[in-house]
Amino acid sequence: MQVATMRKKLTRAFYDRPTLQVARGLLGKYLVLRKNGRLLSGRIVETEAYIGLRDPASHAFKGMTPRNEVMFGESGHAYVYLTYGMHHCLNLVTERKGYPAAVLIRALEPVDGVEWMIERRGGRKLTDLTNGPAKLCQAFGIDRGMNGADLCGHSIYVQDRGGPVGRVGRSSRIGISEGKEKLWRFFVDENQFLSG
DNA sequence: TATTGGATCGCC
DNA sequence: GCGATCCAATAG
Repeated sequence: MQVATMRKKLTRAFYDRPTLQVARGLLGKYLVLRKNGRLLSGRIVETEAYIGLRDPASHAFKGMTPRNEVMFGESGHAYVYLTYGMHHCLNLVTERKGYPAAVLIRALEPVDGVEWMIERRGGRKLTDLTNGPAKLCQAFGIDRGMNGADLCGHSIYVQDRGGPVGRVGRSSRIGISEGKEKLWRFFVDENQFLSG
């Protein structure tokens, strides 16, 4: 087998680590979704970490609720929620069971199934398909039905396809009111598919 | 039971 | 800059 064509699915051990390492490590990996006989994928170029009970920007701040309970569960599961009454966001749960933490997927480079993404996104151009957490969920058709899905299963997972990541940048997280001093957003510098 | 505001997006 | 649109979280 050639190295260039290796496609290795990330195991639970990848997610069961400190969240900042996972958020950084996901850059350059490929989010894959198999649904209705279709294969959709995108290269992850922007992530954010939400860590523990003391992070005021996290849904888990102040404890477990029906919405955020997946964040408290086993690592390597999808946490999907609805925000602003109309948009879905995808997170990948990290760290040990009982400790609430996850990585928000904020932007992707479309790779497989681009035609279906364009269809779901109302005919928008390539660079406006998956450059935002809710946009990529719309492009992939991700909704709350996938909340809790096991990333070690066959319908949604992350692959390592090799290749260089590029230079990594860090910043404070976007769209939050508290916790801005933490540089918990990671992105592939100069990438044209980053969110606004 | 009522109120408030949000890890966003797209149009004005 | 602002409205959409719904529901989780909180207060009463």
